[in-house]
Amino acid sequence: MNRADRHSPLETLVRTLSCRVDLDKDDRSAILALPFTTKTLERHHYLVREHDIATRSGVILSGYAVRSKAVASGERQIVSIHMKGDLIDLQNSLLEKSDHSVQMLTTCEIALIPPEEILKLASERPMVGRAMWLETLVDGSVFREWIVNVGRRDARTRIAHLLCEFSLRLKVAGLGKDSNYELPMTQEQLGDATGLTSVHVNRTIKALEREGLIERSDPRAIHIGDWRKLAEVGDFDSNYLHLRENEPALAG
Amino acid sequence: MNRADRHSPLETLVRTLSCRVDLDKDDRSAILALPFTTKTLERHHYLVREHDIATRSGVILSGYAVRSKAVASGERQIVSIHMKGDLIDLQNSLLEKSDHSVQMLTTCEIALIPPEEILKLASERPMVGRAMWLETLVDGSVFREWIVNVGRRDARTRIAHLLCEFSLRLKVAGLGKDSNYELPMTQEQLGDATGLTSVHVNRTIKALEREGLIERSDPRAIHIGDWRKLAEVGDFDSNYLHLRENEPALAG
DNA sequence: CGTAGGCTTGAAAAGCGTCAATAGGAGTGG
DNA sequence: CCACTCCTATTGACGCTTTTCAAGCCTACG
Repeated sequence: MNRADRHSPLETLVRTLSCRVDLDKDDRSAILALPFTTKTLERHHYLVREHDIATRSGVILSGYAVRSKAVASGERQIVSIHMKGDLIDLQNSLLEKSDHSVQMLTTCEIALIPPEEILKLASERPMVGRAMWLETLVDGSVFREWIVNVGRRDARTRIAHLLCEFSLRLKVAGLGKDSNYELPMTQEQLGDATGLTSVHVNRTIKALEREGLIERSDPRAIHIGDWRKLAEVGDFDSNYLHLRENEPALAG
Repeated sequence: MNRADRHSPLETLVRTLSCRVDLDKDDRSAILALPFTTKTLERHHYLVREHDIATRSGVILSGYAVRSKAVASGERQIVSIHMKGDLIDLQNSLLEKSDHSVQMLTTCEIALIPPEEILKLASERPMVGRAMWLETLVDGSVFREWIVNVGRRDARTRIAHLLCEFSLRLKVAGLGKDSNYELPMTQEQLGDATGLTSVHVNRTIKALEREGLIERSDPRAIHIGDWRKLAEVGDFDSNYLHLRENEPALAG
């Protein structure tokens, strides 16, 4: 257990929670005063598995992770992608039995916080509680968009949409430079996220590349040539991310 | 504006919120003391539309409703189905701009509550706030399962899964009798919920019927012959609904 | 170098969509 | 009570998107 200090890792959490509500100085101090432990998890490792009893909530300090669920046939579906600043596993730890797994895409540093401390904080400081509730609501909004993405869009649109979402969220998290980024997922994982096979993901990405919508110096390095055009192909409207005006604009 | 009384419509909300946390007498009174208006909305009517500024949250007192989003091609995707006791539009009204529409499947009675009163209650009575937060978390869990359903399951499994979910939720809401129920959706709406076309929904349902997994006296009247078998076909595990033990068991 | 994981590509099959036509039931107005 | 209309369910034929299976290739890493 560390104590909050000037450069606490929990500053990341403060940043995330301040995003949608105005937190006063005491609120911020209370967040920074949360007990936590920092843990590094390697690629492929799980923070929690489906059906387990989750005992820890966490904030991602660096790296990328996904939440996923398995189906009877053995395939899996990724239901969300997470990066720096995201609260993960609140869902599982507050609801007792995990309904999904949380797995690292890359090596991740995570600040683990006991769930009961989070509940306590939410009770004692209503604005912090509200911030976390809103964060959960936005989480839900992103899930809804994903249902739409896999339910009613063709492969080309799905992939373009995912690339747009990832790009914009990187920017909001302060990780993006221009429209270039390193996609931390294999094409099989992209398939798991879009409800496609890796083979079809490959063909679709190459098609997007041939159309000039994206460029790739290597398979994972995505460069978005014309953001607006890709957003149009991907039927992408950032509304569902519920970003505030003070956050980076969409155009870029 | 009515005042809370012995048989307030808001008892429905108390029932829902008591489901996952223990609320004391004062918590219950505070919920019943919320200002509200009761409104009847006809079939097909909207409580709120995508992109609108939502100003009212509601609890369904009777009837059925769906949340949906439209895609560029004009098709739509239903992202959840709601019934008595469900809180709808908290998402939209707390997040300012609506990211989805809420539409009635049947005539609905809804108790409308000003969102700011809900926020106030959540701040003043932390356990009520926690109950609503948990409700939002469960909402998210159901969305995750729907992503999996449309993303990684074939038509037969998807439909069987939806029929199981609906049946179980009816039972939990106190609306189900045995394994018979009236499905308040057209086959086109079922298609919108499962990411299929109405034509394929029709064929799939008829196939399920031929297999003896369900019986139908008329197109909407579903009778589940063998719950366990349908759940197996539908890859259905009720875990994601996060029901408490004191709620009706799955087998039936 | 040698192995493993990820990427790429081709050919064929399958599942689901599209188009189109028919039928039944509920409500409406004459 | 009948004619009419609209909405929903049903079914067939055909086509297309995506999957499946399979093979080869590249690159990182031990």
